[in-house]
Amino acid sequence: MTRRPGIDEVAALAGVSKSTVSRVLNGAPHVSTRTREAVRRAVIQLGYAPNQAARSLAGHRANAIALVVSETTGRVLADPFVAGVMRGVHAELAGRRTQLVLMMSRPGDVGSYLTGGHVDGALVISMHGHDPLLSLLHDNGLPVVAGGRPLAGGPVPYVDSDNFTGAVDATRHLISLGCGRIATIAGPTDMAVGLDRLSGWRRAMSGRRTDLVAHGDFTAQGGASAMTSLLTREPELDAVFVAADIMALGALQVLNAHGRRVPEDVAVVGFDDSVPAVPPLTTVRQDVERFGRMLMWRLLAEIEGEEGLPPSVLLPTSLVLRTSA
Amino acid sequence: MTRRPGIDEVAALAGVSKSTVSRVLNGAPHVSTRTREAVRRAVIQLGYAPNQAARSLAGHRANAIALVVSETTGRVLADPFVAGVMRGVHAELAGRRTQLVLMMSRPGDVGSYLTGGHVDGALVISMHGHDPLLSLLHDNGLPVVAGGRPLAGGPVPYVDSDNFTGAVDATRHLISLGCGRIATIAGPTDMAVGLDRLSGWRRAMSGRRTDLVAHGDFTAQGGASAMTSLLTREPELDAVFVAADIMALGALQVLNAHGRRVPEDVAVVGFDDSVPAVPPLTTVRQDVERFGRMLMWRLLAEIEGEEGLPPSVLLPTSLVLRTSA
DNA sequence: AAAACTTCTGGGAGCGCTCCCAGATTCCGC
DNA sequence: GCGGAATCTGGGAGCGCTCCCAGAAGTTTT
Repeated sequence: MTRRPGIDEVAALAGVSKSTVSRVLNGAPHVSTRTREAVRRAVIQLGYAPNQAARSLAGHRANAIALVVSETTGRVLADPFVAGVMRGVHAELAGRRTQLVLMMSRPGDVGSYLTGGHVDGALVISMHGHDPLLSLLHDNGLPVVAGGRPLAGGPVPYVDSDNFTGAVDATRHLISLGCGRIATIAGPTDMAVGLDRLSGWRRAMSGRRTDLVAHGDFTAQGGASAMTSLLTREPELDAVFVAADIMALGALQVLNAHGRRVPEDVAVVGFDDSVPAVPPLTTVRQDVERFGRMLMWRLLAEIEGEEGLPPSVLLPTSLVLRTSA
Repeated sequence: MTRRPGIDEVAALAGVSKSTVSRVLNGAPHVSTRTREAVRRAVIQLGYAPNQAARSLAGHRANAIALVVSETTGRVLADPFVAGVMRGVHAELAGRRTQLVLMMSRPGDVGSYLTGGHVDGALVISMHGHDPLLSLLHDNGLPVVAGGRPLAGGPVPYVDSDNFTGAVDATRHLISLGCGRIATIAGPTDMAVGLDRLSGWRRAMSGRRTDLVAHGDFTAQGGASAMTSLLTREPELDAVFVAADIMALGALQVLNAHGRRVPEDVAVVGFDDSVPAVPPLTTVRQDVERFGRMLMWRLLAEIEGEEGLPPSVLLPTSLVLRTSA
């Protein structure tokens, strides 16, 4: 294996200076077509690939973007949501010479790395509670976009699904089905996504009984416990809006164990459209890949310093009717 | 926001040369304790963080490792297996100054990037068929470890779960239950994991009827189709070993639709221990996080040029008894 | 007590690019 | 034609580190 060629070799072969090669490589203006072509040929002939480290060093740019997933959320990576977002993020990056660096934040240790100039921007997803990471990064001048509305508010732009409206739609569907005792299994109260979906349910339920609320932690296990508690409090309930498909799975299991038929005895609507279930789950779909693309697009715009961008973006959701409700 | 401090500032503050600071930073020998401490203090006081680009450039090291997921597998990222592996990989990297760069390979475009010297090594997971990427990287002298046995064989070391033995255990369990007509929903034939689990089933079934095989593509959808086909071919089947939990979900759905009770009429065993199901699935568990840690450990050893390493590692699996069989 | 090491430290030459500056060439309009 | 602008190109100074080399200080050997 011979040494990889450098920019000077390309320059020599093309019969130009390395400045010119650099211009061609970076698509700078003021290069004649003849020269440009000569350089292109030389690049291909030598199989030249620019050295990222040198580019970063000389160009004061890292050519890398961090995708931060908070590790306290542990299994969150297994979440189809996160996976889909990753795909979208990656797709939006295609064609750029930018690397995606994956980080799992143990609170504290990530901040200094990120503000240390190793990345040009950061995408922070699945935040819990009032994680100070966002403001830390923002205050250090690093372009940041949050995936999901930050509970703490603040100046950081974010992209989120319209959880509120999705929940309203789901609940209204349950109402239109003629259900009278509609419960909800809500998400944790320290995440905006949990809160927003609960608010949507409350909104749609206005004028009705809204005490049938149980909280789960976005796991099947949590959904099961919540369902059990709900069933104890109100054995006659005939519908439940579950704030996440994965929790719906647990709920379905409990409903089944208690001899309730779905949807005959109890109608169930989930959220996410992320898991296959028996019976097929009526749910609120969010386009996670689009979510990811939008996130990345927004961050790139932020990095390039575009003006007049909307502070945040809400992506629409849609109700998918299947057999559980 | 003031400029980040450089190594010279640290050196000045500590009253030593930047060579010495570099030594301390890299844990090189021949530095007196006094000096070392002085440098440490200066680093903390200035909040100094070394510039990765400069280190890479000067040190002929990228300080980055690529995690390559083949994109043709599309939704593979959503796979709890991949997610778990990522967590493990990340955990093993903790404490090192090495970045994890996530790449999704569209066949072809990743190779040149990786061999271009941007990373010190690569982890390639969820390969399909005879993807030439592995040998391409290996031939270029890049340290590589595969997650999952490469179907094509070859000299690349790999880490895998003992899929064969896991399948044998699962099938034997079905036999010990007294089941007489045992089918299997196998994975795709272009992935070693699919093949190995099928071989395990065949091995355990030796002396019995082994024609009840249907293939799925590791999706719930695929599992459902396979189950339907199986039921058509042998309505009397009383057990099925499904090569992936996610396919078992689809199978369960079909079984349910056809009025078969699980486990009374048909016993079901899955593989992965990755999804919650109704009824709770008896399955073969693999410790995915350990898988990831092992992968990374192996790659780091490879990069450091350790000798006498086993070419590959097989991780044990265990049967988890729940109610589906 | 001198020689021969060993341990510690500083100096400085790059690593392979980008980007600023200045010079050369071409293109206009009057 | 000629001045001035626009277009094109090369030279070279860094970017912030690592690592080699050589010298200073301290230790052991003969």
